[in-house]
Formats: sequence, structure tokens, C-alpha cells
Amino acid sequence: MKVSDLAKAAGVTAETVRHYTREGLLAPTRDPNNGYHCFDAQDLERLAFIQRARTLGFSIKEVRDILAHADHGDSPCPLVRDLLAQRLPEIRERIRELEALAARMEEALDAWADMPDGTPDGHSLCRLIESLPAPSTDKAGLATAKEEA
Amino acid sequence: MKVSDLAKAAGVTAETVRHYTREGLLAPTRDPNNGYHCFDAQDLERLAFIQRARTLGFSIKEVRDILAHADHGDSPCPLVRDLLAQRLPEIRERIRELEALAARMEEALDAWADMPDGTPDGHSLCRLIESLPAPSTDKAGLATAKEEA
DNA sequence: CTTGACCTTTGTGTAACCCAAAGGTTTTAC
DNA sequence: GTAAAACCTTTGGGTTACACAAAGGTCAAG
Ligand SMILES: [Zn+2]
Ligand SMILES: [Zn+2]
Ligand SMILES: [Zn+2]
Ligand SMILES: [Zn+2]
Repeated sequence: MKVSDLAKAAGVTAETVRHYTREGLLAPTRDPNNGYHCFDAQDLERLAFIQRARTLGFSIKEVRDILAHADHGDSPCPLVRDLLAQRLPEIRERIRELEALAARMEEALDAWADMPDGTPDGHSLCRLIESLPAPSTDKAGLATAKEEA
Repeated sequence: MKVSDLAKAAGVTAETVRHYTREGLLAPTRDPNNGYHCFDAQDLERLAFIQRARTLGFSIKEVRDILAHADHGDSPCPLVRDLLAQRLPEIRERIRELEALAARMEEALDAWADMPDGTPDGHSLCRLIESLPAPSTDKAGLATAKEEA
């Protein structure tokens, strides 16, 4: 199997396959004639595993660690469980933040609806933004939502 | 006011202030003697506005546009409303994705209790992960959750 | 044999900053 | 009075998970 064969089989782009290969998640052999990457059925399973792990919120780095443990005979289970247990509350927190965000956005839009374009100076939304509570010097604020799932 | 004065007053890091300045959200004058950035009370208000806009989910680019319109006399309100109206469903979708993610994580953790840590037997990397449904070739999948709020 | 499709590597871009380095400035302290 | 601490400047690199373009080799069809 060449790159795009594997990609099609797994439902990802060839770029993604190359990316995973570069990152060490996949270790295809090489066709000595042309230097092409050669993938086999195991690589397909491995890629499917990677995809499932990604839907569980694991980063590339974490998946690499999980695979590395399995590859040299250790059970990755404890690692997997710890990562899940650690990440879950973070996801929950992120959900809360986004819900608060959605609520603010909706309030803003509602406020707009109540005083359409014919409003005094047409700056209702700007005022609305200005009237928002000042983002506290809080480190756990919404704007601080950089860390991804 | 110098960079860190403004930063303290607004509750952000000096790096953030410099970043916004580089990005054109803030346009401080310069102290001709030493080349230092000089911010005034208006810049503080402006920074506060930026922070509030950020908590509403606007990107730096969007905030720059909003400020640019306001700066040359246009009402940014329609722009703001369009951006909000466009972003809100995206946020909602993101929330649904994260809720699905949290649900999968929780199921996995629950299932863990029933499943002993297994050393990979050559077939199984981590049954917990392998037993997940195969990520469909769906473009709207969770791993596609790159676009941020 | 010439295309066109596909392979390779390398480098760039994305979002919103953080951080380090190198070097000038201002403030503090002895 | 001056030396060190603290802060300023710009530049450039790192972060995530790829996407995409370029330059050049390879392979299958016509
Ligand atoms: Zn190990
Ligand atoms: Zn307005
Ligand atoms: Zn305008
Ligand atoms: Zn396991």
C-alpha cells in the first residue's frame, strides 16, 4: 500500500498519513526501488487506532506515547486511563466556558433585536460590548481558553 | 504609561500588550527620547474593549476590523451582529462536539472498571480504544474540531 | 514517449500569544 | 556616583495538527 491507498482505506488525507509518519506514529517500510513508503494491513489497523484515540481527545504526542508503550510490550492502559481522567474535567470546564460564551452572544443578539437599526446612534452592540463585565484579571477566564481537547 | 503599566492596569501580560500593538489593535505614541511605547487612558479603554470583545469570541482580526470601522467613523454594529450571528451556531456545534467527547471519555472510564489492564497480546493495543466505533469518513467529525471560539 | 497522476522532501501558514536573546534605558541602592 | 536590578526595544523560535505549494523523481496509460 502506498500513502494514498492507506489514506483512502482509513478515510483521511494523504497529508495526514505523511504527517503521522513524520511524527513517528506510523513506521512504513520503504520500497528500495523508488523510496516510496510501504504500508501494510497492520499500519491500517494502527491508523484506525490513532483515529479512535484522537476522537477520545488524545493529542498526537499522547498517541505516540501510548503506541510506544504498546510497541515495547507495556500495557498502555494505565497511561490511557490517567490521561482520560485528567482531561475529562478540563473538557467539562471548557464546555462550561463555551456555554457561558454562547449565552453572552445570544444576549447580545437579543439586545440588538430589541433595538433595531433605528436606535439612537446605531451603536447598541458596541455599547453592549462595552457594558460587558470587565474580564477579571482572572487566569481562568474565557480568553484563556487556549488549551485544546 | 509604558507597556507594563498598561498591562497591569488591564490585567494582561506585557507580552499581550506588545502583541496587540504589533497587530495594530493598539497604536501607542513613542517617547522620542528612548523609543518606548506610550499609552494613555484611551488605550486602556481600548484594551478593555478588546478584552470584552475577546470574551465574546471575536478573533484578533475581527477585533481589528471592528476597531478600524469605529476609528474612521462607521458604526461597527452591523459587522458585530453579523459576526455574532455567524459564530453562535459554530459555538453551539463545538459544544455538542465536546459533549459527545466527554460522553465517550466517561464511557471509556466506566468500561475500564470492567476491563483489566491487559498487556498487549499482539492484537490489542488498548481494547478500550479499539472497541470504539470507527471514526467515520465524516468530515464533521470531532477530530476536525480545529476552528476555535 | 509524452502526459498526467502520484511519490518524495522542504518550507510556509494557521491563532494568540509565550519566551529567550541581545542590547539600550531607567530606576534603585549602596 | 555608579553599579546592578528592572524594564524597554526588536527579532526570531515554539506551540497544534495538519493543509498546501513548490521542485523534482516515478509510474501507468495512450
Ligand atoms: Zn513503556
Ligand atoms: Zn456600534
Ligand atoms: Zn469603515
Ligand atoms: Zn488498554
